[in-house]
Parts: sequence; structure tokens; C-alpha cells
Amino acid sequence: MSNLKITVDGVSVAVDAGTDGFGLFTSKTIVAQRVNGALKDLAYKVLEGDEIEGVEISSEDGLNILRHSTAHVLAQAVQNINPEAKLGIGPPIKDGFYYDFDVEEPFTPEDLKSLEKEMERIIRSGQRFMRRVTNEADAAKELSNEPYKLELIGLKGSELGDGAAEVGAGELTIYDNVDPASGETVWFDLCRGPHLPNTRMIGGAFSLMRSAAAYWRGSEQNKQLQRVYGTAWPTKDELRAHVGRLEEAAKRDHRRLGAELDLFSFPEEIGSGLAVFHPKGGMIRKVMEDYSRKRHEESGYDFVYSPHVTKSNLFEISGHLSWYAEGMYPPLQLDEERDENGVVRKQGQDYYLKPMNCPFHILIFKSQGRSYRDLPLRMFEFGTVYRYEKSGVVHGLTRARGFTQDDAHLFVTPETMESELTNVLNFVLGLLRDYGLDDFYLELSTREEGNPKFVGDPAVWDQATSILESVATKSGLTLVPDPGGAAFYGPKISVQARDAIGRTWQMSTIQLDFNLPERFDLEYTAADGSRQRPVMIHRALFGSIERFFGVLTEHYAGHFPPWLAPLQVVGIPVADEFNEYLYDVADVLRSKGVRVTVDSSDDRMQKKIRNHTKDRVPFMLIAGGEDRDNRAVSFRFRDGSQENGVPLEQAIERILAAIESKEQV
RNA sequence: GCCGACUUGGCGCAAUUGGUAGCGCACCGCUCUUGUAAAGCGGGGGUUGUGGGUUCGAGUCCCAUAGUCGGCUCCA
Repeated sequence: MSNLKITVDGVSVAVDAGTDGFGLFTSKTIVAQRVNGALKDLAYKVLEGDEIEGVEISSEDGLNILRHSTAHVLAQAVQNINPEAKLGIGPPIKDGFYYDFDVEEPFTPEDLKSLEKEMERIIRSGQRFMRRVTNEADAAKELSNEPYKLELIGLKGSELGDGAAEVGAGELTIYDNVDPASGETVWFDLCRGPHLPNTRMIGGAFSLMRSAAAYWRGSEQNKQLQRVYGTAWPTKDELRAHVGRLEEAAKRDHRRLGAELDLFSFPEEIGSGLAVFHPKGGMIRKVMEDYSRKRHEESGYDFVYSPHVTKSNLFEISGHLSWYAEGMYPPLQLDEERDENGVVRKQGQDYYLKPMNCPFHILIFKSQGRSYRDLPLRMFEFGTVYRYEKSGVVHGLTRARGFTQDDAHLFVTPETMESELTNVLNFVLGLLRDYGLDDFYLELSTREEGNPKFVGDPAVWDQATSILESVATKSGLTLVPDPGGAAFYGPKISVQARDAIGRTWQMSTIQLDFNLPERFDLEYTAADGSRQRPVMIHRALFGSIERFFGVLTEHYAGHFPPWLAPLQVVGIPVADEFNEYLYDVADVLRSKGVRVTVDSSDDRMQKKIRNHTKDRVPFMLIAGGEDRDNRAVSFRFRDGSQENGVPLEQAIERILAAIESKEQV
């Protein structure tokens, strides 16, 4: 008889005692149930008053369960092949999962192949995932061979981090993998769950992607384990689509496009992480910089310049040498000179390549007495900085060792701080939109209680943080908190932008700083004649020009809009005879500031079209007899579409308009 | 910095168990060339990232170093 009243997907129903998720949900795509907000296996037996929802495999929770179960199968496969392997953790992640193992030999690509085979066998065998509640003492006994799991048991309830998939805040549980034929437990793992009912539901849409080392529990102090990354999807079509997205991202990789389109390179002779821009990349960069300068000038910024090297003293005052010395290039040591008696005649001196521009701008502020009438003072510089990034992190233009920041420092009075921040945020968003990015959210990076990295008075931090938060909230954009992510001297807002294929990039940062003004003892004279300390706002819109260049390259997949394209128009004659006509057309365009050339090489027209399409020239103007006779040209665009016989005046108008409007074509 | 993989003409690749470097594109020359993604023929170019070592002999094996790639850690 029906004696339990529960709610299923919002509908009240009465069910028999002992009813579980298998009884409530018949759809094969329901893989788990959410009971009173908590995820449970389908095997969970409902209780009076439970509010239950089915979890679809294609939902975010469903995918996580699928991937986590696949991770378990991976771990079982690893231990089947190598019983000596010790288990780390194996959580689901975006698009997939990983599992860490302590093994003697790192996994090879061949190992991954044989692991996939073993996983397929396990999946086909249809093992059931059976939840079993245990306690610390029993679990410790069962897992006595698994030192890392033992460590997690000891951590239960305290700071968990990535271990959260193994042990939750509630009961300690183990999942047994039970062979359906023999009823025997063939493998088990400490796990919070939930899981798919059985391995067969994983299906065939999974793949092991790569292996790599990873520190146990994410700390450099710990041993490195061998991590295997995999991906898993409800269907093979979704797996294929995912692989397709990865290929698309690889095709857009700015490092690859940089070489293909002859934009920039990293000559080995110069050193890791140090780029040179070739003429085409240089043109794009110049346009970016010119436009940025124009916008800064319009917005009341002053332009300043500072040298690339400085005596160590400057970064001692700023505090960078005590906090970030290992991130700076080692000093150029100017030797001291001694006379014949060994007495110092000239003191030695250390010079550093600058890793930041702020102290230089501060010195400009200090070069004279400042009045409240001078503020806000906004100093802008394309400042090239050098940071000795660790060898393993250098990555094309997005993580280089030498790069140029579009850096500005605003010196403001406490009263104008909030309005200046609002202006800066609007300025940033407007400029980013001009570069074709228009999907943003904000991140508020704050200090972490008790972390000695953060300097200064906590009360001041709180004040700064609340001002930033208020400005960010008023922008109307989504605000995501980032506790502990602040700079050592103050909190910051960063603008995150989504690119054409949905990836997010941290772009601009706006940081408040109460610390450096104090260290450098900055002052201005207030209206009442008193000496006051200004507040500094650090901000960079592109972050670094190189990085922004890389992001734009990937955003546009190399198809830069006309205003940025290094070559905007190329004339392609149908035959040599029409070169002259196209030269005339090109002259007109060039006189209006268009970057144009005529391809008068020996190649055939078809070959020229192919070459310039691959080069991503936005406008190809083709001309033959018909066009010349009618004073017209034929457009061909990068996507292969074309428009013939466009009157010359109209064609020129159109090209100029496209450049002027910064639109994409 | 740590773990692993990789490095052959400008670029992309090839070279049996170690036996003395090839191909395509690009480049140069010549001939040809009127309608939307590769004309034909010929030519030049590499002491295989660098430095050591093993060997009669090394692109192939070993060591070191630089650089690149994938992760981890880091990112003022």
C-alpha cells in the first residue's frame, strides 16, 4: 500500500515504502536523483516528505556523474594492469575528468591505448556501483594499501579542496564495483558519489586524452603523481562535437596563426618568451596602439615615458624586490671600483629590468609639489616590462617574459576615487567593444584573511573593496567574487571577456592601491592647506599588448576586421593587361589611407585568389575587361562570396565605410 | 621550477635492425597566362637545435644544454 507522501519533479505522489529511483524514473536518461537538494544514487530509497527530481545525464550534474563514474573505471583499469599503482583523486572537470596515480613509470600514449581497451572491457561487463556506508576505522583498514586515500580520510571534515569528490561533509562512503554475474566485488574506491547505476551506462563515448604529472593535493611541496585526463559524453556524436571544438581551438591558436600569417615569432637566439613582430603583425599592433592613444588622449590622460632599467633602490621602496625578486630578471651588476689601497672609490650598483611601471609614474608625481587642483592626474604609458616567468609557464604571446602594458596610473583624492573608478570601467568596456569583444563579466579579487602576502591596514582594504564592489555592481555586469586573488597592495576588478568560441580571457584589470602612495610618501595639498595622501588606481586595458594581440588573433581566427587587417585590399587582375587599371584603383584607395596592393606576380588569377584568401585579406578586388570598360571592380570576400561589376565609386565608398565603422566583414 | 614528449632546408613532413639525408609547399630562372581556392619545365638550398660521448660508422644509442609542446605549481 502507498504509505509515503513525496514530491517528484514538483508533483505530489504517494509511493510504497522501499521505493527507489529506479521505481520513480523509467527514462534511461535519468542517471541519479536530487533528494531535498542533495544528489543521490538511483538506488536511494525514498523517505516520507522527500522532494525528488530526476537528474538527466545531459544536465551539468548528470555529466559530472557520468564523468566521475568513468574516472572510477579508469582507476580500476589502471590497477588491473598495474596492481602497484596507488590511487590519488579522480574528480570530474569541465568536459571530462582526471584521475591521479602514484606509479613507478609515467604513462605513455601506448599505455593510454591499452587502458582504454581495459576500460571498454569493464564497461561492457556491466559492473554495478554499490554505495556502502563505512566509518573511519573500517575505511582505514580496507584502504591500508592506499596511502593517499588514508590521508583524505584523515582530512574529512576539515579543509578538503579537490578531495571533496572522495569524502564529503556527511557520512564516509565506499563504492563497490560489483560484477553482475558473480555478485563479487571486483574493485572499490573511497567516494562520496553518487554514481551511475552501472558501468554499462558509460557507453562508448569516452576517450583518454593525455597524461601529465600533477602535485598531490596541488602543492609544489608534495610528490608529483601521474594524472590521466579523459573526456566522456552521453553520446558519440557529442564526443565527436567536443573533439571538433578542440580542433577548432587548435586552428585558432595564435602561435600557429602567428607563423602562418607571418605576424610574429620567438627567435630562439633572443630567448624564451621574447617576441619579435614581423611587418604584418607590426601593422596590426600599430593600429591597435594608435587607436588606444587616441582614445586615451580624448579621455584626459597624460602621456609619459620611462626607462627599461632602474637602480635596485626603486624596487626596494616599492616592495617588489622583497615580494617578487624571483619573478624579476637578475640584476645587472655594475662593479664597484677600488683604489690601490682597496678603499672603495666608487660604489657598486645593481640595475634591474623593470617588471612594472608604477614606481616610475610615482616619481613623476613626486617631481613637484601637487595640489588638489592637479588631481586626478592620469598618466599613461605603453610601458615595456620584463618578468622572469618560470620556464614551464611561458606560452606564446599570452605569457611572455617581455611585454608592453598599456599601463596607466591615476592619482586621485579619496573624494573622486569612486567617480574615477566608474569612468575607468566605462572607458575599458567601451574600448574592448571597439575591438570586437562585447560579452563580459567582472571579477572582484579580494584579500584573504590571515595571508601575510597582503600588506596594509585591513580597514583600508575593506574600504577599498567596498568601493570597487559598488562600482562593479553599478555597471550591471555579472560580478564574480575571487577571494584571495588580490594584488599584495590592493583589491582589483578584472574584466573577463568571452571570445568567439565561448572561451573567457582575463582582459583588463583595475586595481586600487593605498599602499604605494604610503611607501613613496606621496602627498598633495588639499583645499584647506593640509597635506593629504592621494589614492592610486592602477589599470591596464589590454593587460599587455602582446597578450591582447594573441587573444584577438584567436577571437577572429586570423580574420581581422578591415580596420585592423595588415593588408586591407588586394587588387587581382584577371590578366596582366589589367594591372594598370588596378594600379589606378589602388592609388585612389591609398590616397584615402587604405592599405592596398596589387598582385602583379606571374601567378594565375586562381592562385592569387587562393593565396590572398589564405592570407585573410578582407577585400579582394578583381578586374578584367568588363570591369575596366565599366569603371567597376568585382569584390571577392574571405568567405568565398563575390559581387561582380560594382562601380568604382561605390566600391571605394564601401571599403572606406567598413574600415571607418570597425565592422567585421 | 617539476613530470613527460618533441627538435631533420623558410614551413609542413620522410629516412628499414646505427651504413653516410629525401618529398611537398615556399624561393630563384624560363615559358605560358581573360574570370573566382594550386599552369608547366628547370634550378639552388640541410655537416639533422647546440656541445660532448659510444662506435669502423650516429638523424637514429648515451650524457649535458637550449628551445618547443602538454600538464602541475606560479602569474605583482
